[in-house]
Formats: sequence, structure tokens, C-alpha cells
Amino acid sequence: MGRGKIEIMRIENTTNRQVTFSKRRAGIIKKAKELTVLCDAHASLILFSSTHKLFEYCSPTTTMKKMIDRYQQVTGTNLWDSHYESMQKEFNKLKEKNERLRKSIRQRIGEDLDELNHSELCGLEQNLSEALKKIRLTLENKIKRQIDTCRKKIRLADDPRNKGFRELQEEINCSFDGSEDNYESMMVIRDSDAQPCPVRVQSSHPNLHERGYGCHDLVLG
Amino acid sequence: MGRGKIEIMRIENTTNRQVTFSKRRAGIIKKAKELTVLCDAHASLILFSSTHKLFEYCSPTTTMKKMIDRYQQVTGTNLWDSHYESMQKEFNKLKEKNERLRKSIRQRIGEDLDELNHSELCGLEQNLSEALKKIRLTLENKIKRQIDTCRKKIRLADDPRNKGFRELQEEINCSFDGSEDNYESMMVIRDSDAQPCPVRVQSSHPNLHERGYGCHDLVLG
DNA sequence: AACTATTTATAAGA
DNA sequence: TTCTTATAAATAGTT
Repeated sequence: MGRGKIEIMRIENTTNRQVTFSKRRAGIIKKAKELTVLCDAHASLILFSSTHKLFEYCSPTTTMKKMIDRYQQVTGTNLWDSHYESMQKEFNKLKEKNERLRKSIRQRIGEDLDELNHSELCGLEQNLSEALKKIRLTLENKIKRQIDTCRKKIRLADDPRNKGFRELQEEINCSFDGSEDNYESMMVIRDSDAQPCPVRVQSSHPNLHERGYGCHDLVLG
Repeated sequence: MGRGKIEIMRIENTTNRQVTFSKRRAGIIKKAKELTVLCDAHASLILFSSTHKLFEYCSPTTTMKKMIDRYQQVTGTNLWDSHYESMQKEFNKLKEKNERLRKSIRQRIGEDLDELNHSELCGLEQNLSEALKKIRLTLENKIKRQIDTCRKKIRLADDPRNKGFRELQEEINCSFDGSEDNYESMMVIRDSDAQPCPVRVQSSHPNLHERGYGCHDLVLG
């Protein structure tokens, strides 16, 4: 049906093939709809184009899942088992990975250290030292930036030409994230950098584990 | 197409309906075949007649199972049974937990720190400090024990009443886990404890990340 | 099942 | 892509 008869064989011209796919896809889906309505049947159609694009049709009176379930019942095949098995495998792999990650974190908070041999312990020690350096550097930079911002605001507020002094003051107090009691602890960090033994931050955070750095849920769930 | 035009609506006459189903079923399956061949596509078609009879077509280049698996992959829908569904949920939960653990580890090796606010950074800093203390303590204890064992063995070996001197010597050399080059680095750790700034272990471990303390596989797999 | 008048789908061209 | 249209194909009604 068309200007000329064609042989049913792969259309070599890509564009042509895609155009034909488009047209015939519309045609077959229309046919499926008509069959459904005319004959009170249920139909489901899955199509993948040569470009791996998915197209589907399913009778409005049912769903793809129902059709497939019913298909399984009638044919007696179980399409899920193998899929289920492979998923079980993936699941167990993920569980193992998860356990390794938890173990790593436990060791990084100083637990389960007896399981490590000497060189592993040394590695961990060095690794944490370096991390700590980075963290302290980040912390210091953050504080420096905030102090700079503070100074600017104070300078601005002190200028008699500026109004709204009180509002500015409040803004300054709020510009640190967290509550006010952080302010003092922040100032304990020294300005100097690149020294392995910085001043310890005062422990004003008794509930650190609730902020995500305690041994929260290190038990496999 | 036929002797007369028909409206697309349920055919009330049962015989007629079944005949039409037969004819159109053949037609649509033929169309599916042609689409498959002409356009290099994959098609699967499931039909249930109003009398609950199953008819199916699937491209010869694939199978119904493959088509359905692929369909699921692409749509991401859960066509599976409830057991499978709950497993999927668990799987996703585990994936999320996994990601959180990786994030935590990344932060514990000093990466992605910009995502933390001040108090979180402080918490992390303190947490790592404490972990480091524990690790150094463990390391020192380990070394002390090994040195004690060493001394005992040497004392024993020095005793002229004991034979097999050479064998004992060898045993002593092997009593440290890891290879010999660890021996020197172990000795660098100072004896004193409870001071936050211990002597740094000499970096004799350029391949630490291969021992599990680098940012190994922190990308979700 | 076959037949066939007609409708419908669509190949090629614009 | 979308439309047009000549022609092939599908099929409704009939036998």
C-alpha cells in the first residue's frame, strides 16, 4: 500500500527506515486500539525502535503489569525468577559494600582498631592527620571570611552617615550559622595555619552524634 | 476497508466479533512482523480475546522475557510482585545509606567540606581528633607489646642454657606483621601518650590508598 | 474458509 | 517534520 510495492526486508536508508517506523508504529497502534474496541479484547504492545527508543500501547481496560502477569499465568513461565535472583545478588553485593563502608567509618572514629595490623594503623593515622589538616584549614578560612564580613558591617554601622544601626547589629549577630554559643568556640581557632597541632576547639557540642559524627547507624539495616 | 465502513465500537454479534478478532489478529501480527523486518525494530504483542484466549507475537531477534525486562528497565516501573517490590524498596534504601556513608567518608578524608556549616565542621574536627588519639594509643600499645615480647625472647636467647639460637632470632624478625621496612617507622612513635601532638609517623607508605584508606571506590556502584 | 468491493494504510514525493 | 496522493494492503460483508 503506497506509491509502489515494497519487499519486506530491512530498509537500508536510515532516514527512510525511521520514517517508515514512525508511520507503521502509528498504524499498528491504531490497529491495536481498534481490535481492543471492536472485539472486546485486551492488547499490549511493546516496541523498541532501531535507535532503542521505547513505544508502547496497552488497552485502557487493563495495565501492562496485569497483561504480563496474565501472560505468565497462561504460559506457565515465570519471568521474574531470574530477574529476582540477579537482584538478590546485587542486593547482597550492596550489603557487603555497605558493611565495608561502615567498618571504615568505625575505624575512622577510632573503633575496631584491633583488627588492623601495624601498617594499616599507620596508614589510617596518616590519612586522618591529613584530613584533619584540611578540615582545620577549611574551618579557619570560613571563620576568617566571617570575621571580615563582620568588620565591614561594624565599620559601616559606626559610620554616622548610616541609619538603621540596631538592625545592622542584629544582622551581625545572626550572620554566623548555628546559635550564639558557637561564636566563642569559633574564636579559639588560631589564625596560623599549616601546623599539625592547632588549638583544640572547646567542646561546646555535647550532642555531636546527633549532627552526624557519632557512631549513629553503623549497624547494618 | 471492506464492503462497508464500520464504526469503531464493540461488535455486538458474538460470532461476528470473533471472526473479526481472528482476521484483525492475523493482520496486526503481520504488521508487527513487517515492522520488525523493515525497520530493524523489536516488537512484542500480547493479545487476549474476549473469550480469554491468549495470542502473542515476539520478534525473532528477542524473547518476551527480554522485551519485558527491557521495558521495565526503561520505564522504571515496578511490574514485579509485592515481594519483589519490597525488595526494590530495601535496595533503594540501602543505596541511599550507602551514599550517605560514602559522603561521610569523603568528609572524613577532608573532601566535600564546603557542604558543612560551621558547627558541623567543628564536630567533624573534634571527632577526628579523638579518633586520632585512639589510633595513636592503639598503635603505641601494639608497639610496646611487641617490644616487650622482643625483649623476653632476646633474654631467653641470651641464656646459654637455651639451644636453637638461630631459629629464635628468625622468629623475632618475623614477629612483626608486615614486612621488615615497617620496623623502623614503628620506632618513630614516641613512648609518651595523652598528648595531642605525637611525632608524625614517617611516610613510608606511598601506596596507602591501596590499603583501603584512600578515596578508593567512593562512587556508588 | 474464500471472495471481492471498499476502506484504510502507507511509500514516495513535495 | 508534515501533507498529499497514488497505490498496495486489509478487511467487512457476503457466499
